[in-house]
Amino acid sequence: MTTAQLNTWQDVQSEVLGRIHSRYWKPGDLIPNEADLASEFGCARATVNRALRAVAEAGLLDRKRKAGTRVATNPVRKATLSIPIIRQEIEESNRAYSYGLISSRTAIPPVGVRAQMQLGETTKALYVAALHLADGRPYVSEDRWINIDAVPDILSVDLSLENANEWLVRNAPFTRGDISFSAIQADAKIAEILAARTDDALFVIDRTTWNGNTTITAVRMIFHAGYHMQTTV
Amino acid sequence: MTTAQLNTWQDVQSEVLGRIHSRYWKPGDLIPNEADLASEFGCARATVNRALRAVAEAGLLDRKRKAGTRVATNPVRKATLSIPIIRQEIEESNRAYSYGLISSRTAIPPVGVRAQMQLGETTKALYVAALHLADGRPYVSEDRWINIDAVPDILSVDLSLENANEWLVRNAPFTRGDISFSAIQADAKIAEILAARTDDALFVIDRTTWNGNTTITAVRMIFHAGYHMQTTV
DNA sequence: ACTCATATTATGTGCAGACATATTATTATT
DNA sequence: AATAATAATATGTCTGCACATAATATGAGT
Repeated sequence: MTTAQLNTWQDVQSEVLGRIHSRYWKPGDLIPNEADLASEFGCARATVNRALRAVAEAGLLDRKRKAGTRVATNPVRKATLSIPIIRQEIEESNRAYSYGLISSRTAIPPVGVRAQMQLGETTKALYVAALHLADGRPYVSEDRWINIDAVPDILSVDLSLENANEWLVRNAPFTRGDISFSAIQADAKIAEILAARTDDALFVIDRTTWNGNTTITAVRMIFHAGYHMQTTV
Repeated sequence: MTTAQLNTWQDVQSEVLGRIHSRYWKPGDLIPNEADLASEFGCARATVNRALRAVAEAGLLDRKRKAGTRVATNPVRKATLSIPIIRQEIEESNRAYSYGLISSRTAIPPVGVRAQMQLGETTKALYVAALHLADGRPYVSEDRWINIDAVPDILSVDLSLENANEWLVRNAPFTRGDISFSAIQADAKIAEILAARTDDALFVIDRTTWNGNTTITAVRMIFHAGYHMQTTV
């Protein structure tokens, strides 16, 4: 098989995707090596490598030194999900953002949160419960624990005025995070906060962030009934 | 500021991340250009470019030709989410996978599905309802519509033996997809299928895939109560 | 036949130089 | 002062060459 000259890595990527989608290269097949493809496409090997890397990052190719490159047999397609800043998400849909602090105190976190945040049994953290609103209507409830040792300055922030997440984004950069998506049934308390009915199904994001080995914050965000989070592959 | 010589793009990436996290470069700041950083780090400009591209892909830098590279002011952190093959997900947790066809017929899809799949008003599609089980227990219910025009061969597949998703992965590669995550409240029917209680909150993934402009399939996957989907940033 | 050592190989990357491209800054003109 | 044209600039990429590295294949020895 020979092809017209491909001049850019995007051209190579398109050709490679075409061969995968047409099943010219079947799942599990070893594809020609970079040098041979470069020869066939009339471009540099580095250009082929650049293109194949992108296709592999999308999950469609498995690459190994010496072994070569195979079409993935069970492609685990990867979607890129943006972790939004709530204000941004609301404003991008042309709604007015507002915020309300429900409560804030220092306390010893419950066992599960402590384990997740890897804090000691007697270590106090800052608990912040807040509500984000879109056009004055409840959008997402936020239950957050912040590790005071990691971010002592948070204690001098007026959290009735400023939302904790935005302050943290500006002042406590994280290097890694765990995220979990799930569904819960609204109890009476959350139903009241979100203006939902008891037992409504609510979409939940649980997130914990670290700076190196130091936990910054663990947050549970419970979205209003009917919320969808969308992305593309 | 001058730094020890950095020999690899990963070293450059680490140094750059360090400067961002330490706020040496603040959100909104224009960072030194590639050539200057290359000079400072004692490496090639291409090496700096490679590293900065990775950091930008993670959402922490905004890059523009001529304008230069800025630290993102509201970093929209990007998580990579693997769209799993259910069998794989179950087996990777050391459970036995099994599958049951609930029903299958050709029919005109409901209005919402038709719109999502961009099918004509009289176009019939293949409807497949199925259940995936882990260790004999309901794991995820799948309601699927398949565009017969895109994949006519599906009509000759025995879907009581073979799960539609796996057949499609092998035989109908997709080039793009839309995915949506949400929560629903179990009605009596789904509660029975998933051995849940009526009104339980259930995590849902809705997905539509296309090959070019041709819709392949639209599927609603409703997970067992308590399901979490996890990833990392 | 099995095990170990060595050679080979395909991907991963660094480098220098050049060119491409989108964008901003500067200069010329009115 | 405003506008248009031109120049400069920083990112984006291609190339050829070389080296690095993980992994597989081959050959030698028992």
